Amino acid sequence: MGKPTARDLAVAAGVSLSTVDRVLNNRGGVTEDKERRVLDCARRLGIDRALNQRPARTLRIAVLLQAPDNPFHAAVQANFEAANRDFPHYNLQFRIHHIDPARPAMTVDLVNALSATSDGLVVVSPQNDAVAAALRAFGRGGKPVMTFATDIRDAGRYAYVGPDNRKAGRVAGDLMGRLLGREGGDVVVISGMLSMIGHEEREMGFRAVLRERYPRCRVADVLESMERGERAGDLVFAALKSNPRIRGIYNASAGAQPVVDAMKALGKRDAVVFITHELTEDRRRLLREGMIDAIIDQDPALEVRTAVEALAARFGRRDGPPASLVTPIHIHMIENG
Amino acid sequence: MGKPTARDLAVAAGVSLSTVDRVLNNRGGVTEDKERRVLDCARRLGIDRALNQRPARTLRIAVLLQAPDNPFHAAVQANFEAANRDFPHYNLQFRIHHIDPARPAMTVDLVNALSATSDGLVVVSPQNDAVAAALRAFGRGGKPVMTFATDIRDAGRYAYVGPDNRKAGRVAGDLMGRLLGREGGDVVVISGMLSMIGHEEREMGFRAVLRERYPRCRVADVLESMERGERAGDLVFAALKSNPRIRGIYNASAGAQPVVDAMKALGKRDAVVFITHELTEDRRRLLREGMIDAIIDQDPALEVRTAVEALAARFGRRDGPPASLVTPIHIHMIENG
DNA sequence: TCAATCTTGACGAGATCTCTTCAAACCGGG
DNA sequence: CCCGGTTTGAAGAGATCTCGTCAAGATTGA
Repeated sequence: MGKPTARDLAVAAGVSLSTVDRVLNNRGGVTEDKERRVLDCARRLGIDRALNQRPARTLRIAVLLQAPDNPFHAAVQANFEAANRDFPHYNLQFRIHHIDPARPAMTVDLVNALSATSDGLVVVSPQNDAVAAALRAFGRGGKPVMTFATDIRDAGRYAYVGPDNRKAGRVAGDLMGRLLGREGGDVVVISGMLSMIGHEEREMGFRAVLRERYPRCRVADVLESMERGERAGDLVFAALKSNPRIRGIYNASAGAQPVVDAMKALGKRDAVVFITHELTEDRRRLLREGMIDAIIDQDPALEVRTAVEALAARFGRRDGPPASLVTPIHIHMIENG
Repeated sequence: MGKPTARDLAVAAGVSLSTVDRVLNNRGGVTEDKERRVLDCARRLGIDRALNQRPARTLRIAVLLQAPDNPFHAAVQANFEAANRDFPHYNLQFRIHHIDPARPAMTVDLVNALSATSDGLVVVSPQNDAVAAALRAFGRGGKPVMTFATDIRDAGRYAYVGPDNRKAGRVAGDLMGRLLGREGGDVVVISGMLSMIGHEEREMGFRAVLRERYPRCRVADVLESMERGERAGDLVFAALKSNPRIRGIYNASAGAQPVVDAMKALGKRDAVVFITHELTEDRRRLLREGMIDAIIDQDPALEVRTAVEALAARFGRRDGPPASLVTPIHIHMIENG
């Protein structure tokens, strides 16, 4: 038997030759379900033209995250913007919207406004009941809501894409325990905003490991930097000054340089173990210079790619879902920075 | 202007319509350079059929490595075998040949025999002058020789794909220094075969870091397991028994379970830091059980993929070379095993 | 050198695709 | 129910592709 022809495809999909032609040549005027049926059959029949076929309809995905003063959010934003170019075959259009995590009411308004113009949502936001309710409402029509990097409870989300933050915290905790060694010591935890589920989970994981395996280490304080690097530095400065027994700092959030500066100002850089997250360029430099002892990294590029693939799968523009929606955690130290 | 037609392509590539047709329909009877020219022009003209085009000629790549009793080599072998299925668009055929690292003469004979039937070579082998000469001869006709996981000097290789082994050793050394803490202590290094350049480099990197930054740590012994796990266990047993000051073991080679058994037999599991390579299933289990303190991993799947892409690029079956031929190094500890 | 084989181009018949036109069916809103 | 717009299918003309056949070089090996 020869290779499958357009006529075979028409029969298989139960449509006319004309419709097949319209779909295969992206000529429009075909309802979505019929188009999908034709493309599905084409893939099954092994008609390669269908593989690179760019779906006619552009799906608009709104991405909600805070302004990119935080380098992690900057990387996420850049990668989502790049995704508009990098995945032409999915024909998804990502539009960035900045939200202020401290103003949930504005986020709610934005979500409500977007439900008219967006086919899906990617959200990085702290836990908040009103926001969760707005997301549930958005998803009511069958549109996917994806939480990203930090989960949101009761949002009726389609999926969470990002690291297992509890595990990330446990990795940090274990490293802290091991690097502090036999003597142990007091540890200060700086969290971004504990209302970010991801940050809360990191902190819980961190504490859990110390409790389970490193009884000589004690979490002396858990402080919130409100995602402001300067504030993180100030908190560390104050903590180190008031409590000389502090031997470890775990900063799960913004502000690497300010923390290093605080340690240096008190002449304690070498006496304290400093562990943080996100391998950005400036942190990589600090790591190589020995100013940071370990960085727990989630790969934003991979996370965005995973999110894109998962959304494409959700919209039937990809065969199956990605292997895993939980993205890996990497340890970086001075020699593999 | 309309979309480019086969006639345009014929003009652009400077061949007849017939030849274009033969290439586009994989009908054979076209020389390689003409085929490449047609496909290149097709890509440039944006003729999508050419993208998924499987090249007509199957290129035979011989993969030379030792028998898969070592789990790393087993993983490499499995991944190369899988590559025969996973990269149909490159149409490369990988054939595995087992060599005995202790019998270079046999390797030489094999390389000479393969030069008649293979279009390229991937080699995992210890350094040896006769082998290097044979590889140089193989490459004389323009066929690529790729060293993999461990480099070979003076082999006239086209590329080395694998981790930066010196860096891998430095990562291990830094971890050892940090985990041993202030007190430091004696460390035993078990290498597979020091004639494997990669193993030599690991050992050098490991020692260099201890020398530079951890003066309290001393490399008491460098032993060769000859890639036999049992022997690694015996060496560790003997070393621990004869030198009670040993507080660290760095095994850059086969034998995780035997080493753990040796430590346990002497009641020293908790008194000694054990660092090794390769996150295989059984090592992952040992890591989770706390029997191994850290594993430095190179991802064999990624390495093989990189090798395949690099070869495809070399044969003009891919746009550019992969971003990096140096594959990353990952640290795994109990919480991110 | 000669014969066999391979490569390339030309040609043409039929298959297949592309695109336009037209009409019937469908659908939502007055 | 009617109206305007959209979706679907049918048909046909021409463009384009597919594939077999043939012949003229080119290459190779004896």
